[in-house]
Amino acid sequence: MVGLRERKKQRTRRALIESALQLFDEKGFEKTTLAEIAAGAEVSTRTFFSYFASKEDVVFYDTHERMELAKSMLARGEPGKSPADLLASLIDNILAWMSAQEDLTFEDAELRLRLVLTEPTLQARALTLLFDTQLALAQTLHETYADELSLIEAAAAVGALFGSVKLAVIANLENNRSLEEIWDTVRRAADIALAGMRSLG
Amino acid sequence: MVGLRERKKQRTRRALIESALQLFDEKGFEKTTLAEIAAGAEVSTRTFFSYFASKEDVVFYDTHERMELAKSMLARGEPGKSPADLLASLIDNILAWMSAQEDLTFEDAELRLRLVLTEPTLQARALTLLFDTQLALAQTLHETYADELSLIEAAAAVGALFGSVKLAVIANLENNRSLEEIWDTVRRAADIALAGMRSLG
DNA sequence: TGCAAATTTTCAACCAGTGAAAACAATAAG
DNA sequence: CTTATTGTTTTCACTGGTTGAAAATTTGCA
Repeated sequence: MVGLRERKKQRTRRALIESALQLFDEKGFEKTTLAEIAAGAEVSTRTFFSYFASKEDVVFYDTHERMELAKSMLARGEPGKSPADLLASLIDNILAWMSAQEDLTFEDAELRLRLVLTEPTLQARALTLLFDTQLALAQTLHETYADELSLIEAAAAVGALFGSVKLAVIANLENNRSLEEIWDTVRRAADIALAGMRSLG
Repeated sequence: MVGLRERKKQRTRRALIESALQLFDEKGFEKTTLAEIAAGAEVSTRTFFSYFASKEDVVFYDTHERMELAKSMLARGEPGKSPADLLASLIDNILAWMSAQEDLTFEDAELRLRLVLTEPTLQARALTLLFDTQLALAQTLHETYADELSLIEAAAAVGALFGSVKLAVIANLENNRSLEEIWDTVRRAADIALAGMRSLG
């Protein structure tokens, strides 16, 4: 499993990601061609598509991983915690990850945010990724609390939480805020959404 | 304003929409080419792009109109109504429109739903349209209740409401439900989201 | 009728994405 | 070390969405 083949593939993947992000940063997403990305990684254009399904997908190279983490957290659950509390701690965890910038360099995160806010195609991709993630999380939450939460209720909860946070953050992003201010916004938006669940049971 | 020119343009627009929807219905979105759509409307391929910015946009030909309606409802407000109540009646209004099928024929609505659930590109477009709509509605709501609701709170409220409804409906769509069942889901999801606002003030 | 403005067509080009066959590199077996 | 096998990359040819610009056509108006 750790043969030369695997290592080479990982290296090529990294090279493609780095080439792409650098070019996107320098010249913008639209103005960068796949040919240039591939050239930067020293592979043929065709090869790009055996690593990523589309030009947009390079930008979200680590999203699947992160989604799995979130899912496993909801799947594990925590004895004695209500669904609302579990979701609240999910938000806390996500904030902690982002502050800790574990694997992703901070520049990557900033670049990604800028690109997503700027380029319509990337915004669209981000929204569908987020949407799919929410569906998966709702399903997981429902399974974790099978007796208490119907699938619809779980979906409503997850949708309300993410919808609230997403829109509040974006609406508050015009002026360039500090990270702390953004975290505050996240928490306030999450509270508004979670209050609904708590007040209903 | 109602010269021959305008009328002709409206006719061409209609022709393009009908040609496109019919072809999408028959052969699917991906398998239909712009050349075919244009041929069906008896215009050149290039002309298509002076009516719609992309192949996807034909499917959402009336979305802007509907969004403006929703916005004006929030802008008008209703004396004595809390933001949560106003949003609740917005949902009721939307349900009423959809049941009444005012301008859009029912087949169009069904086709659109099928396409959006089926074709990834259309799903992406739908999500960004919905996202932009929400931002505009949040802004409007904030302006209507300038003293009570900060922009962030308005965004959180709108995001929670739409996020909840959207995800609950989709999560509940696997099996083919009746309209009444879907309306129920909408109302339940809306209640969960709005309870948060009400319990906070 | 004839000029000016708006609209459509034609034409050429760019780029993302796909399929298939050929070339190449890595692994395992003898 | 050579060879057969299998996985990966390259090359090539093609489709289709999208854009820009100039030419041709249509409409509005004097």
